[in-house]
Amino acid sequence: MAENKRANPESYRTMQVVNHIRSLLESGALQPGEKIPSERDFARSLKVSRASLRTGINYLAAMGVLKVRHGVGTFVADGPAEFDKASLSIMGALHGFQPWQMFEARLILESHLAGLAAERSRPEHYTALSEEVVEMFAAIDCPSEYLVHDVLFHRIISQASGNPILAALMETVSSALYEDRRKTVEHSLDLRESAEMHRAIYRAIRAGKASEARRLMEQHLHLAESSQDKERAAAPVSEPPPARSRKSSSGTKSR
Amino acid sequence: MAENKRANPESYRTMQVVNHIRSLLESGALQPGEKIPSERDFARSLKVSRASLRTGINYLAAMGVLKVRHGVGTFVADGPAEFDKASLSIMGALHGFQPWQMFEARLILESHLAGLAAERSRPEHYTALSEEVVEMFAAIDCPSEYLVHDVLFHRIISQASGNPILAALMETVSSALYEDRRKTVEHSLDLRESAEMHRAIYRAIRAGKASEARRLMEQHLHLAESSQDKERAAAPVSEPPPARSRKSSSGTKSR
DNA sequence: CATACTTCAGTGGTCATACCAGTGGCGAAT
DNA sequence: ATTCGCCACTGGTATGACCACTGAAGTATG
Repeated sequence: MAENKRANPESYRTMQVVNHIRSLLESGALQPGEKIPSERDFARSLKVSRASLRTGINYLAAMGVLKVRHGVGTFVADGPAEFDKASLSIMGALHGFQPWQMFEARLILESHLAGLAAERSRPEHYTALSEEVVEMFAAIDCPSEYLVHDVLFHRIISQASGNPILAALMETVSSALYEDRRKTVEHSLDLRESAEMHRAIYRAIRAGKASEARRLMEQHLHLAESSQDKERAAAPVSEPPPARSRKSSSGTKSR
Repeated sequence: MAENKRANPESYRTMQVVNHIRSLLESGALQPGEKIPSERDFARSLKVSRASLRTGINYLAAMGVLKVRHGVGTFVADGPAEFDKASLSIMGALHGFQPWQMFEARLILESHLAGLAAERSRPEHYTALSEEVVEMFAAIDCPSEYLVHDVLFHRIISQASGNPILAALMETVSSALYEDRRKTVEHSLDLRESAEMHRAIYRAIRAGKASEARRLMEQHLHLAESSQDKERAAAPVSEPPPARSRKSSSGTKSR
C-alpha cells in the first residue's frame, strides 16, 4: 500500500500547505480566478513559516494550479486546464525525446481530439473555427501571423472536444513541439495547401463526421511533420554532435 | 514576442537556477541518477542564496526531473520519463474533471500504446508481459495482488511502445484514475475474464497484430470502465454525503 | 572476532527576519 | 481635472541559525 515516496511529495509542511489549498479547491471555498491570502497572512493562519508556505505555493504554481503575480498576489488558475509547458521540454533534454516521438504523440492526441470535436462541438465552436480559417487564408503571405491562427485553430478544436484532460495533454506536447519549431527558420512551406486542409477539417467537424475529421487531421499532421523534417535537414541547428560552446547562430529572426 | 509571463516562469533567480541545471542536462554534464552538489555548495557556486536555489530545485523536482532525498542529496531522475502524478489529480479538483473524461483519455492513449507495442516490442518485452499474465492468473483470488500485476502489465506495454512521451502521459492519467479507484472498495469484479483479456492482448502484441491489439485494449478498458461505474453506483463511497453502507466503521472518523 | 549500539558529519527541511522589487491606489501639486 | 509621485501592500531574495534524516565511521559489548 502506498508505495509512495515518489519524486517530491513534499515534506510535512509543504504537503500540509498543498493539501490545505487542495481541500479549499475541492470544497469550492476557492474559486478559479480568486485571490488567495497574502503570503504573510496565509502563513500565519496555517501556522507555518512563510518559506514553507511559499514552497507549497510554488509547487502548485509549477503545475498550473496557481498563478503568482509579483507585487499583486497569488491567484487560482482560471483558464482551461493546462500543465506546465516547460515540463515536457526540460524532460526531453533529460530523456532525449525525439521529434518523431513528439509528433507521434501529437498525432494520436490531436486526431482523436478532432474526432471528438466533430461529435460534440457546438455552434459557438463552428463560428470560432471558421473565423480562424478565414484568418489563415488572409495571412497566407505572412508566416508568423499564419502560425498564430494555426495554433488558435487547433486550440479551439481541443476545447470543442469536450475533454479538458486530452486538451491539456495535447497542449503540453504541442507547445514543446512549437518550441522546437522556433529553432528552425520560420517555415515558409505551402501555406495555401495548409489552409485548405484546415478548411477541410473544419468542414468535417461541422458536418459531424468524426472519422473523417480524424483522418484529415492525421493527414494534415503527417504533412506538417515531413515538411518540418525537411527544414530540419536543411538547417541543422540541432545539437546532436558534441556540446560545443553555444554558437547561438541567432541571426535571421526575420520580421 | 513571447507574451509569456504566464503561470510561474520563475523569477530571475529561479529561472537562472533552472536554466543552469537544464543546460547541464542538455550538455550531458549531468547524467540520470547522478547527484547534484549539496544545496549550500551549489548555491555558493551559482552566486544565489540557498533559498533561491531551493526554489529552482523544487520546481524541477515538481516536474520529476530531480528527486530530492532528505538527508542524502538531490539526484537527477533516472527511471523512465514521468510527470508528477499528483498534478492531474489536483487539477481535477480545480477543473472538475469527470471520471469518464479520464477514461476516455486513457482509452485513447492506452489503445494506441498497445498498437505500437505490437509493432515494436522486442523479446524481452514478450517475456515480461507473459510473466505478468501468469501472475495475474495466479492471483485471481487476491484482488489486491492481481491489481499489482495488472498495473505492471500495462506499464510494460507502455515501455514496449517505444514512445516514452506517450507512456508518461498515460502514466499520469492512469495514476489519477487509480487514485480514484482506491476510494471505491477493492473491486472484486470478474478477474478471470479480465485475465483472459490480458492474455488475448498479450498474444496480439506478440503476434505483431497492431490493430487487433488496439481493439482488444479498447474492449478491455471499456469493460473496466463499466464495471467501475457499477461499483461507484453501488457503493457511493465518495465523500460528499454521509458515506453509509460502511461495514462497522464504528464511530465517526472525526479528526 | 563478530555484532550491536552510539556518535557524528553531511544533507535537505524549516524558521525568523530584514530587505529588495514590482503594483496600484491615494493624495498632493499643478 | 489631470498629473505626478509617494507609499502601503504583495511577492522575491538573502542570511543565518537550527531541526530532522541518513549513512557510515567509531566504540562498546557478547
